[in-house]
Amino acid sequence: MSLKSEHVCSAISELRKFSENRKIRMGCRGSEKAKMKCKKGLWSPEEDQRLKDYILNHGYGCWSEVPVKAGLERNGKSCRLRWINYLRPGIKRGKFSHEEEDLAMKLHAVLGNKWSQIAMHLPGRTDNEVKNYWNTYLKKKVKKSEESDSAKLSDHNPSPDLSAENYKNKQENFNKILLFDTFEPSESSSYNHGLSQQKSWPKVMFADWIFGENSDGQVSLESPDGGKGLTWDSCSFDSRETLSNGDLRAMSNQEFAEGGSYVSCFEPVDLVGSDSFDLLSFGGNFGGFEMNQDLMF
DNA sequence: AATTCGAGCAACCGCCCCCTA
DNA sequence: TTAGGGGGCGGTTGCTCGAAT
Repeated sequence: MSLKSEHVCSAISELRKFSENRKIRMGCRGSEKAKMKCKKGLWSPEEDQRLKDYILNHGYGCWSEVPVKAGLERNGKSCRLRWINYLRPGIKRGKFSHEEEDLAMKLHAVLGNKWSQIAMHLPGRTDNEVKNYWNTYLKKKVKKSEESDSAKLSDHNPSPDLSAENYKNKQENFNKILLFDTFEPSESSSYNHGLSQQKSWPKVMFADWIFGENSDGQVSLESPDGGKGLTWDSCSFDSRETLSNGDLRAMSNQEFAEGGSYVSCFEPVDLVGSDSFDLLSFGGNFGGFEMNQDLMF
């Protein structure tokens, strides 16, 4: 029990960079940079369709090349943002559920304004959406609850839910649950080779758009040399299972575009003891993702 | 019905980090 | 070693739309 939240986040970050850098190495460098006028402002449905069609058919590879190849008068960053925040498959839109809201608040208490990291724990939500939701709604909610908390404290009345004290407790508890053991990818693993600087990994990982393959009962990450690196072969997809000893076995996967999978993966066994928490409970798909609040907090 | 105001949110900006040549 | 380029990400802006007056 030695891994702090930063390490979890850094591991997630490394996974993402691993995936991204692989793509960068695959032909982005040295390409001609087209000079074209860049349109700004809202995206039209036609532009959306062009971008979506292009990425689904070719992948995005190097973002600066996407607008050129897709025939869009936009810059690469704009395309990337549009894809990530709006067009990417699996985006969940609409109002945050109570569970999402609660989780976002808990995560914010721990991570602060690390929107991308918070968003990783809210499947289907983007960092921008989380950020907007926080700025327009949750921030006020927390502030309000803090105010009511101080009022209640003056009345010697303990607050039940989102008081400042409760918020702080949640932060402490969340830090506790992130104190996981780590696992080591095998030395021979090409995945490990590709990420040799990462000495230890959390048992719980949230990965978003890890380019890899999956087949029956398997999730894998592609290593830089194209070989399979880390594989979870003992997990079933879309499963939800609490082992007899209270540990969690859970895996959920959803395939989207060709060549890419939206994967949320968890080391299946010996996550944590039942004395601390039951990490997650999954629904059939991502929409069912939720923290088990009863056991966690 | 017209105007004002505020909430919500899409998108841009700019900084930072990482990688490659 | 370093400069340049690409991508990630948090902060901010500004547009849209609905509610209130």
